[in-house]
Amino acid sequence: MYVTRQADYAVRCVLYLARAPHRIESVGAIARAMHIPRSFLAKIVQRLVKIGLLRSLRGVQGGIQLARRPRAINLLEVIEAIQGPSAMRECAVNPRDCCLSATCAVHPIWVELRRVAVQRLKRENFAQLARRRAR
Amino acid sequence: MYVTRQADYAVRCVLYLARAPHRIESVGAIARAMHIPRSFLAKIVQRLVKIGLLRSLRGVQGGIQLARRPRAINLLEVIEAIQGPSAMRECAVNPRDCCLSATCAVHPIWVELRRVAVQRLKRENFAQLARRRAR
DNA sequence: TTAAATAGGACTGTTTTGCTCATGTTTCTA
DNA sequence: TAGAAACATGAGCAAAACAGTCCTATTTAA
Repeated sequence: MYVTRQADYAVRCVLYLARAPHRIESVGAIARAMHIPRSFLAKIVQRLVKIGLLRSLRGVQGGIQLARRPRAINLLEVIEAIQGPSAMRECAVNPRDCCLSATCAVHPIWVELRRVAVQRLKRENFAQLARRRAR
Repeated sequence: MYVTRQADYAVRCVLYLARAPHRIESVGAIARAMHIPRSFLAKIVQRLVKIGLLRSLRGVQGGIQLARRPRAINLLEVIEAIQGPSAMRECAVNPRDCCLSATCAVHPIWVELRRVAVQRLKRENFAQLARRRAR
């Protein structure tokens, strides 16, 4: 369950939007606020739009906004929208990729840890996150 | 907490040895049995020897063996021996690497998930693993 | 002496990651 | 209706990580 920087950027972006849902924000403003390279974020946003997590509005005064209420979006789906399903070891997602997994004593542990992480990330929604303040 | 293939190889190797502790096995034999490229495993073994997890004996009839009892070796230390400490996001290990981590709402989640994984991997020792049979 | 083993270092090819750029399209507004 | 401010799309690129090989020691049992 490695999270790429790209997915982290996506999370930050959604988090930013979740703090002012319904508001339309420009990618540039979000990039500045969240310390993300602007044109890179633009690419990331494209994917989030395409899968229907964000809505975009073109033209002057355009920008992006959440397509759903923050509490209806969880951490896992944002991460997987960018990097697909992942695990500590590929075999935990796709056992066929590993010639040993059927007889491997370690395999069940990868599966278990993935399950725990997935559960936790699914439980965390962006309404919670938006409320949460840093320590 | 991504686990590289290299670390996985290390785990398989230690697991193999844990099934016949005290026995001296050649790297070649282990490589064959565990489907690991031989010369690659040789490099991996070097590191495990250097940090004192394995003992090696040179010369004809030489090979490697565990330096401790299987139940005194846990999964985490083998993995970290190869790839160092890891997490879903670097900031969970080293908060200074991230300019946001102090105020980031997501950061505590990375930390929490890392703690869970580390705990679990530490709890699993190679005596358990060696006994364990595939589903 | 020789063969079988580890030790060590240099090196290489591939993939992933992180990111930029150029160009096009849409739409508000003056 | 022109122009500026947005997003959309695809190509491309550099650096790092990853996976692995190879060659040359060195050691040691037989």
